[in-house]
Amino acid sequence: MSTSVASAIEAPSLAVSTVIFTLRPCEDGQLKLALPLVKRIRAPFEGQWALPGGPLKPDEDLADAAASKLKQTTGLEPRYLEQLYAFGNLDRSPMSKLEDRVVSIVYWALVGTVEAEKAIESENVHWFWADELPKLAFDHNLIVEYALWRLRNKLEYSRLAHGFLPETFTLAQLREVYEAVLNKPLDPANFRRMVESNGAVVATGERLAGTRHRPPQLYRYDSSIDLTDLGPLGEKQ
Amino acid sequence: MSTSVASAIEAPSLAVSTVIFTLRPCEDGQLKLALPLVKRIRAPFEGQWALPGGPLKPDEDLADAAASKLKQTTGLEPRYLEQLYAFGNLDRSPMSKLEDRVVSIVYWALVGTVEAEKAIESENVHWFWADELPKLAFDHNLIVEYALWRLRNKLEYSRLAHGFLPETFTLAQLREVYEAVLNKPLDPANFRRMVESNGAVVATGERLAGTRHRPPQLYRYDSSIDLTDLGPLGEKQ
DNA sequence: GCAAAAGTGTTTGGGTTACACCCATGC
DNA sequence: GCATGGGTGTAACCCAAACACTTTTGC
Repeated sequence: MSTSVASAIEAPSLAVSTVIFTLRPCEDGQLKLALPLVKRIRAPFEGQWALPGGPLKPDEDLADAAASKLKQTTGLEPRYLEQLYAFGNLDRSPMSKLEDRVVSIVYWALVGTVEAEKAIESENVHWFWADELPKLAFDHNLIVEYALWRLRNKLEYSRLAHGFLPETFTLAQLREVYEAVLNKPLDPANFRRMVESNGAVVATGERLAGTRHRPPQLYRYDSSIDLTDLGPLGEKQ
Repeated sequence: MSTSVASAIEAPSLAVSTVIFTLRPCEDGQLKLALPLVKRIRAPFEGQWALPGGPLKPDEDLADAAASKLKQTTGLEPRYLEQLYAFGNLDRSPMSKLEDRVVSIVYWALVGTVEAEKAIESENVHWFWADELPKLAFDHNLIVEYALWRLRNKLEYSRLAHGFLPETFTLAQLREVYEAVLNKPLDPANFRRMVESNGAVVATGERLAGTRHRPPQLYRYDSSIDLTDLGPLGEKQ
């Protein structure tokens, strides 16, 4: 049943990688999507940047593997984690010798903007703006593009924005998240109604003081319903 | 880099399975979703029904593996094929000895109703109504449920219905497909407008004769755009 | 003519967009 | 008071649902 070692070619090996998103203020103060990459220290693609990932341990669930790799490279816990896709094309690695074929199950994750300030950064771990990536190893540019596409799609019909925000927040902050992810300005009035009508968010009753304008209401996500609709797959499948 | 054989526990092995949908007329003439299952001939779950699948060959792309398994069990070619999800939880198999841990990358497929009439059926391959499945092996009930959810969702904002239909078809046939998949009646007038407005379908100019009412226009799918929107993943990733 | 489905027209209501306007605070 | 964003109101518009009605065939 298990793969015979006697066979000429070994079975494809399995890796788990993660696309990790957060929002960071850029030079002009606006929030922008950022993600951490690690520098490869061996062939193929030695010296190029790649998604954090590694082989799947035999006693580890897929999502756990993604989360622990996330923790390991950034020191952070994911606020949201979802499987993205399994990439297994034969031509993913250019040399493509059958002996080292790898199928990667890729997850994508969100980490809060506040936590992300404390993220690990080093010689081999660096955060990039999502729209200014260098040429990455393997098919990782495509993977990030796909993850971005999913994030943007899903933001519009789910409660994903929660993944970036602290416990309580103003509607302006929530709108900033949407504007940063979707990369377009939104009408504050209509945004408010959109958010209020879908019911995911509730006012705390408190207001944020210290601004030099009318103090805005603080809101909290309604914890009784989960972030997103995965259909029959509840959580963490 | 490749998995060491010396390690106490082998790496998880990789399998590809496929949920194959077609539409078949049931007793009362209405179309209903059906799918083929195969009977397991060894433990675990010996004698129970399961999704067609098998180990991934080292020189095979994931989608090719799914398609060839489809061909092998049904004798048919898929009209549509898309990756569904990678299932790899440790508790998928109840015994769950680490030595035979399997991660399954599951695809889902559509086959045309006409072709499906010629599908292979045997002692060990049987077609079931999608809403009347027995208790399946592993987590396959969940997998089918999820595939159904995706099919229903995607039908509404894509050209998936094409996967069931012959080259030319009437709007009534197209509507039948929608009604069968979504399991609810649709207003013919509004359905027509919906289809016409999205532009995926073009009139051939020919009409279907021999009905005992006004002869309906025959349509064809506009082949210039593909079935569905996978985002940055073009086709067959 | 009659039955049956094809195909068209029309009304209505809900939801989104654009934008004007008032409110409450710091300075 | 004034500037600044918070927050409310509203008219225009678009789109989808409901349903009445006309058209074209076989019998």
